[in-house]
Parts: sequence; C-alpha cells; structure tokens
Amino acid sequence: MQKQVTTPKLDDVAREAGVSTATVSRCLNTPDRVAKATLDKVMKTVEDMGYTPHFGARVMAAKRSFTIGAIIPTMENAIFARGLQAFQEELHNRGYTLLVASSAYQPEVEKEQIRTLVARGADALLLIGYDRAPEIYEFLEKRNVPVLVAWTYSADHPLPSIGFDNRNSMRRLAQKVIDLGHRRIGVISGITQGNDRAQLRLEGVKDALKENGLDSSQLDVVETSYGVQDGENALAQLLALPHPPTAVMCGNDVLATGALRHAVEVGLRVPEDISITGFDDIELASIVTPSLTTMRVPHREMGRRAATKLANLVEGIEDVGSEALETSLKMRDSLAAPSR
Amino acid sequence: MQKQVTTPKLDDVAREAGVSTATVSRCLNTPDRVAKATLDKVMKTVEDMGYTPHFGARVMAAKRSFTIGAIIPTMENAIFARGLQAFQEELHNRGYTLLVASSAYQPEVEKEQIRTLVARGADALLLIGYDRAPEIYEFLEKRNVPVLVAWTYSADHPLPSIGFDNRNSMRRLAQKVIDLGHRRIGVISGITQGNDRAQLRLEGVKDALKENGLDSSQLDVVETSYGVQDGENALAQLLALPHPPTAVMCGNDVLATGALRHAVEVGLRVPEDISITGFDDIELASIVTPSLTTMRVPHREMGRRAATKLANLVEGIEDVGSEALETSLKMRDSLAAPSR
DNA sequence: GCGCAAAATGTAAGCGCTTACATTGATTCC
DNA sequence: GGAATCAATGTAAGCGCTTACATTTTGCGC
Repeated sequence: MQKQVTTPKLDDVAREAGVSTATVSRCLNTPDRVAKATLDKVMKTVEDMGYTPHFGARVMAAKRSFTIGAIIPTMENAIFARGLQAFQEELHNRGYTLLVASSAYQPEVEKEQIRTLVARGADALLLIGYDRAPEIYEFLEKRNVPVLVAWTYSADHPLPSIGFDNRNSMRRLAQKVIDLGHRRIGVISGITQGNDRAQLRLEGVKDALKENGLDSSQLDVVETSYGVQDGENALAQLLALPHPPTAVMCGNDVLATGALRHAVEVGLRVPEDISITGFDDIELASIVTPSLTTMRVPHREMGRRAATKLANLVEGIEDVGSEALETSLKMRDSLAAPSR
Repeated sequence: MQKQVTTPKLDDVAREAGVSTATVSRCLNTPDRVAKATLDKVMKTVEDMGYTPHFGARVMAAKRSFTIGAIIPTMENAIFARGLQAFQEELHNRGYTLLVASSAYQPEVEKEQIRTLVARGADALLLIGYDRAPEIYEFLEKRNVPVLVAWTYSADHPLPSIGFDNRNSMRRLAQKVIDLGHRRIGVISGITQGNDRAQLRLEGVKDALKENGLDSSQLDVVETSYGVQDGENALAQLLALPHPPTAVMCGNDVLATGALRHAVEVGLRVPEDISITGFDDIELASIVTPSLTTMRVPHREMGRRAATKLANLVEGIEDVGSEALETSLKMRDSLAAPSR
C-alpha cells in the first residue's frame, strides 16, 4: 500500500472518521455544536492524517480570509517594529494572520498597497495616521473593509483610532525645553505633507511657544525625510542660520540621532552647546551618546490593543471608538539648560 | 438605477465586455494569448468596473497562492529589516505577496509558524539558516513546498541557499584582530544551539586562532541572546575574568552595541582599553560612539536575490543552486592595537 | 477562392470548503 | 403514549475563479 502522497482533504477525513464533511467542518470551526464523542473522534482523525484545511477554499466558502493587513511607512528602522510585533502576536492569538506592507512614506505606494491587501481579501486594515486621499476611504468603504488608524488619536474622526495625542505630547516636551530656559528653538520635522503625525508634532511645539508668549513665527523648522543622514543634514542647515537654535526638537528619535551625530562631528557638545530631543523612545534613544531625551510612546501596548480592536471590528463585537494611550516624558542626557 | 453595491466578479466583467469568463481570465493572467483588441476592451472594462479578482477563488482554481512566506528570527532589531525589505520589493515585482512571521529565535515557534504559513498556502518559504529539526524538512518535502535558506551559504547542503560564509567572514575579522596584536580575545556569541550562523561565526574565530598558532581552548566565550542588554551583561562577565580579553568579538552589531555601552559605563575607553567588534554592519554600527568595526553583509542584495531565486523555484525556472555573497571588513573606530 | 493550420475564444468542469436547510433520534411534557 | 422540541448530523448548493477541451475565426499558400 502506498503512503498517502497527496495532502488529505476534508472529504478524506470525513470518510476516515465515518461522518459527513459538514461535521468535520463544524468540529474545526464551531466545536461546541458537535457532540463530545464525535468531536474527539474527528479531531483524532484530523491529527492522525495531518490534515490542514485548504486556505483558499476556506476563504472562498467562508467569505472571510482571517487575514488582517497593515501598511506601515517603513520597516527599515525600529519606529514601527515593536508595535507591529505586538500587533502580530495578539492577532495570532485571535486566529488571524498579519499581512504587512510598507509604503516608504509615499502616499501613492500606500494606495497601491491598500488595493493589494484588499484584493487579497484582508478582513480589515491597520493604517498609520489619518491623513490620506478621500478616495482611499471611499474605496475602503465601498469594499466594506473595516479600518483602524494607529499611531495617532483623534476623538472626532469618523474612523476609530488607537494611539496617542501627538500634538499634546510634543507640546509637553516643548514646554519642558522652554522651562529650561531655551528661547531659540529649532525643529527638525518629518515631511508634514500627508503625514498628520508630523504636522501635529510641529503644531505642538507652536502651541507651547504660544502659551509661553513666545513668537512662534520665529521658529526655525527644517522638514526632511526620516533617516539618520537626513537628521544630520537638517542640523547642519539649522546651524548655518544667523542665530542658530540652542535647542533642536526632532520629529522622532531617528532624526534626533542624526542631529546628534552631526553635532558631534562639528565639535558641538550635547547638551552643553546645544540640546537635542527626540520622539518615540525607541531602543536607539538610550544607546546613543549622550542618550536622548524623548517622549516615550507605548508601542507594544498600542500594537496589542490595535489587534484586539481590529479583531473585534471584524467579528462585530461591540467596542468603544477611538482609544487614547499616554505618552511620557523621558528625561535623559541630551537636554539641559542653555549655556548662552 | 442603483450604483453597484457589491464588488464585481469575473462574470460581470465578461458580460459587460461581451466576452466569456475564460477570455477575461486570460487577459488577466496570460495577456499574450489574447488578441490585442480584445485585451484592450477587456482591460478597459476591468478598469471601469474597478474589478479585482477574488483571492481565495484564484488560489483555489489556480492551485497557487502567489504568496511566499518568510520566517525571520526577530523583527525587533534591524538585523533582518533591510534584507526583508528588499526581499519584499522584489517579490512584489514578480507578483508575489510576502507573508512574514517571526520566531523570536525559538525553534518550536518557528516550527509552528512554518505549519501556519504552509497551511495558508505559501507557494514557497524563505528560512534563515539551515539548522532545524529534520522532521520540519520532511514535512516541507511531503507538502512539496520549495524552500530557500538565507543568511548563510553552504555548497553541500541539499537545500539551496543564498548568503555568505559566516565562518570565513568571522575568521577574516579575527585575523585582523590578531594582526593588530591581540592575544587575549573574548567572544560574545549568540546562542549557538539551533543557530548555525552563530556556531559558524564562533568557529571562524577559532580557525583564525589556530592558523596563528594560538591556543583556541583559552578563548573566552559567552553565549547569550541577541539583545543590547544581553551584550552589556556578557561584557560584564568577560571583564570579571582573571585575565580579561583585550579584544571582544561580538556575534552581531546589537551585541557589540551592548558591550560598547557596558564598557563606557564602567569607564573603559574603546578602543584604547578594550577593542570591540561587531558583525552585520547595520545602521547602528556607524551611529554608536565609537563607531563599530564590523563585517559588512550585503543585506539588500541578499534580499533581492532571495526573492528572485524563490520566484524562479516556484515557477520552475532553472536556477543554479546556492549562491554566495561577499562580506567585507569595515574598519571603524572600535578596534585598535592593544595598549597593554 | 479553397483548404488547412494556427490563433482566438467559448464551454463547462471542477478546486475544497462552509452553511442553509433537511433529516434523524432523543428527550420532555401533558 | 404521542406530540412537540431540541440537539446532532447529513445533504447538497454554491463561493469565484482557472483551464482542458471544443469550437469558431483568421490568415496564408497556391
């Protein structure tokens, strides 16, 4: 007798166990609708035959793919890594598989990725930030794909979100900088175009300035892509100004790392000669010298909650709308009072 | 008339374009088997209706999922990020979607992930390193899923691989360390159990020692998980030895970063008091102070080639077996001649 | 123009599962 | 004891595509 060469199907299991295909299917999907004895027998057969359901068939018949898609701006640095990791772990617990794509911070790429993920039958999508073309939202609605927005929080947006208040977080950090006595503040921001998180963080700095009676129009802002090298170049620009800032607030830790590196290169001591702050508190922030003062974002928590909310969304489980997570100020060594 | 609410199917497109479903299918999958005029007409209809094929149905009928799975040890640091990014870009060009899972360096988790990916119909798998239980390979073979091994290279293993010679790379780096005059060398290695890359790198150091007539039995080795904190602890252990090493070679840049941090903490100057080397040349290596002397691995190239090979494998396109990529020694500031 | 091969298109049979509905058997209640 | 109810299981109709095979159209040589 030949060893079974082809992978077994539901039929095979059903025949072997002496039940109908429906019963086997029920054992797998809704075990409590089956008598205990039958369940045991069937499950044993499933084990013995090494049966695994055919994914495509399942998707087709059940009209669900048990897949959740996520599109993040980048995989190349750690900004999203932690959160995503937690996201996928929790998704896995709930029986979903994660499909990740990265958009390289390019709206058109993101749009294409969204279409791809939807075409692949993603039951729902995790998107970063609210800011994107309305037609994308229309498409998603037409296709009836639930969406959760992460890494930002807004109470009044129609789409649910899980995240933190970028604007207020940055405002708090800026307040700290101002409290220390800095008056000439520079900002190295991510590209704000199509990126509400970058916009809001910048707004946060302006808010703090305003609240302290400082002239926010004098704020020196450099917008750049999110790379270490970009941070370096940006600081160079800021330093070339007639009145260079005594403190530079960066849109994230990667940018801050670059700024730090440039400062060191040109012989500036941090924080004695210039203060630098980051945002996110990725591992990098505590590795560089001096370590970065930054805003801590609860990445893992955010990822986990995102998974829970999304699964609930797909399964139609009642769930409150948007959820806000708290950030916290992480004082380290790159921020101090100005010396001049 | 009501705007179309439900997503269009092949039938709808066919009817609209006045052709059969087979023709529409062919336009989408094998356009050169269709007359130009028909193709244009059909494609326009597809556009107009915003049709996208149903993934599950496609998988089912075509018996292929256009999905390739990859299981990497970790997503939390940048070690695999670059390579994976390139991998997915190239896969995308070839019309495949990438499904990633991470095993947290745990063989049992990896095993489960492999089963999951296969169950989801992955057409092929990318795995990191050769070292895993034989039953996994049997399972994969039985299920007829092609596998490509990356991040290591071996000419004689039956499974194709794309990567570099871990052993020889590390040997070259160790040779450099020895050439500089170091005689007491310490190693901070990743867990070698189930990780051939870690094993081979360690072997490489021993090779160099042997070739230079040094006693490799005296080599001080600390094995630890791959985290910055782990690297710190490991260096502490090494320093507590009666004759601490003058040079510490680390299994990767993350570990080296940790070692560096610990050295700084305890007031040791690098490289004056102690030399430290890394492996991989991730971005971190040039960010830390002092910058890390390390072995550069062509991550992007590896990712790209991996995608090509895997796609070829799936499509039955002839492709030479394993492929070796070159690493290169990256001299930076963390390695110098010993002062004592 | 005719015959024939090749190109283009159509027909219809599945792919392996889920689930609405039908059936069977056991239990309960008067 | 029989009708009514309910739990457990079976039957079979799709789900939306691809593709082998059948049929029609086109192009070409003479």
